[in-house]
Amino acid sequence: MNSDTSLQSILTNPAHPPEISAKTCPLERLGRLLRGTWTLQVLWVLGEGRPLRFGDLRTVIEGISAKVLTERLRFMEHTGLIWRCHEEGVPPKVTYGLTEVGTELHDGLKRLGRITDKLPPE
Amino acid sequence: MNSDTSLQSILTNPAHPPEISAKTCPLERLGRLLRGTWTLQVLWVLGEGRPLRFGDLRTVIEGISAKVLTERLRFMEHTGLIWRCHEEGVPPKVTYGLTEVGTELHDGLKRLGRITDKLPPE
DNA sequence: CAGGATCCCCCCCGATACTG
DNA sequence: CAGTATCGGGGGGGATCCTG
Repeated sequence: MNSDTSLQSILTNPAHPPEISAKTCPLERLGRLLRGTWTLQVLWVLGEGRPLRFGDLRTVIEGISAKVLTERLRFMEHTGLIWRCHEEGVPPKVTYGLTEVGTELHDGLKRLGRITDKLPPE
Repeated sequence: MNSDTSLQSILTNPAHPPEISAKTCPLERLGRLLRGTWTLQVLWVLGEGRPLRFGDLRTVIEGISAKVLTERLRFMEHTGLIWRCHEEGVPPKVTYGLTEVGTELHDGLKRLGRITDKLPPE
């Protein structure tokens, strides 16, 4: 326990050139991965439940439009968070689910989400 | 290991009404908390380093404008992720740092950020 | 059923200029 | 130094209509 690490010392100590850089920030990619209003909710419902069809996702994620859902699904498939299973036939049947990485991300974020419980209500 | 949990079984089993809901999705608030292009980078530099002054943040987070930085800082202060320390005087001196919750979030996200290493390069 | 196409809007952000 | 004010652009999103 060094008193030099105290808040007052840190704030008043002039010898603190900021050596850290945001250039190698690993959170930047994570941010782009999760960009979009609905991405986290897609990750959530697929992670909590099971693989779902397009229509089910529309139902479960209340308020999302078909266009945006398609966009998000395409993007998340592209980045490797989800897979897409297309069964030919009439009517068509398309199912989406989390990849291994997607599942990891869901689990991690779920744990992280509990942190917000410590914050005052909005 | 039950074969009923296999992918084929899940996908072809019709008895799967989606009972999960996105209504209680705890990731929604997390998403709003981290919304904005620069929020994660602010969290990153403050979490990796030490409390920084406004000008230092502008320098370290390359490319951010004063306006957006101010917006993000105000918002993150409002949500309780960072604190703001204003020292009167000429020139003025304003320092920002992570709160306890902000630090927790940074640490969690940092661990989570490593998951993206498993994804193919963009 | 699972989308594609189109139009519009709003919010986030960038740039510039100015101030206590 | 640490912001504020203002203008303008772009992309994500909503609503509606259409299709394989």
